[in-house]
Amino acid sequence: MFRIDVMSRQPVYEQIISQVEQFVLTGILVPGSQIPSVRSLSVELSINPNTIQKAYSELDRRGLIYSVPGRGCFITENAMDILSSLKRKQIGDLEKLMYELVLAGVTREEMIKCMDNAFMLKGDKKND
Amino acid sequence: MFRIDVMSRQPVYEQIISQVEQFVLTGILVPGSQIPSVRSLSVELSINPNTIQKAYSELDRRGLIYSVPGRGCFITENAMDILSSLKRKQIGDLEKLMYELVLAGVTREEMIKCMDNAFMLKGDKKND
DNA sequence: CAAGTGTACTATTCGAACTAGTACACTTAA
DNA sequence: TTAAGTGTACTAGTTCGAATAGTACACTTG
Repeated sequence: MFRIDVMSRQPVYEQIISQVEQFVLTGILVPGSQIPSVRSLSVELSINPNTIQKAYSELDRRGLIYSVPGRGCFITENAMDILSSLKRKQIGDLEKLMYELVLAGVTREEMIKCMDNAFMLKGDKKND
Repeated sequence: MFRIDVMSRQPVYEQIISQVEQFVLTGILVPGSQIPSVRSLSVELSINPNTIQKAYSELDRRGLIYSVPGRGCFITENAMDILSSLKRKQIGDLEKLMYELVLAGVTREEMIKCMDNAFMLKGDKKND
């Protein structure tokens, strides 16, 4: 389920957070879904349990999961809504990246193509 | 000329590299332009000379600047070309970011608006 | 010659990320 | 009840990259 790159500049615990978020956004994890236990995931990924816990604590703090001592961790009801509003704030990043690519000579057509691909990946109609 | 954020996760030397690259892409620095000396920039930014040198060494390695001992550092002839081809490889990043924003509910129209802004910033015509 | 330039090198500090180990309270199922 | 599995909390230590500190050398310009 999870894929971790220990060589990445992005800390492992942030990679875990990102992937849980991605699973929620793509519908793989829905409200009530149980995510792997701290210990089992630490074994599966060969990573220290504390690192997993750090990720889970942060996900809890953000309201994306809730923990039940003795049972496990589960996706909250409004995880999707929280993520959607957070992600929207990255529109500024999009514009910045686009600007840099424009300077490098990337054309409008190429960007449109990217956009079409992005919408295709979601399996969306042309009219969103 | 340079603006450094010591609190940023991005290392200072990488920030300097990025900004030189940006100056080249925007035409502020052209082939033959002299960039600040290691020592003067270290004073201006209140940063250790070694950090500046690390950035300059990397820029040299990438073929964006050339160093003349005793004289200074200058932008190479093909700096722009090198950067353009490098930047083009970030189109994959663009698509990834777009995909994430699509999942978050950002519409095609919003992305088009971003794109228009990016082209506007460069002062470009609609037909690139 | 003096001042300014790039370059090279070693040693050190610093902080984030991560590891290691232990302990406690809770829930579930045999 | 008991054992196994769960989350949680805590301290200590390690590791590594980034950055600092300081020195030294060779070069160019005026």
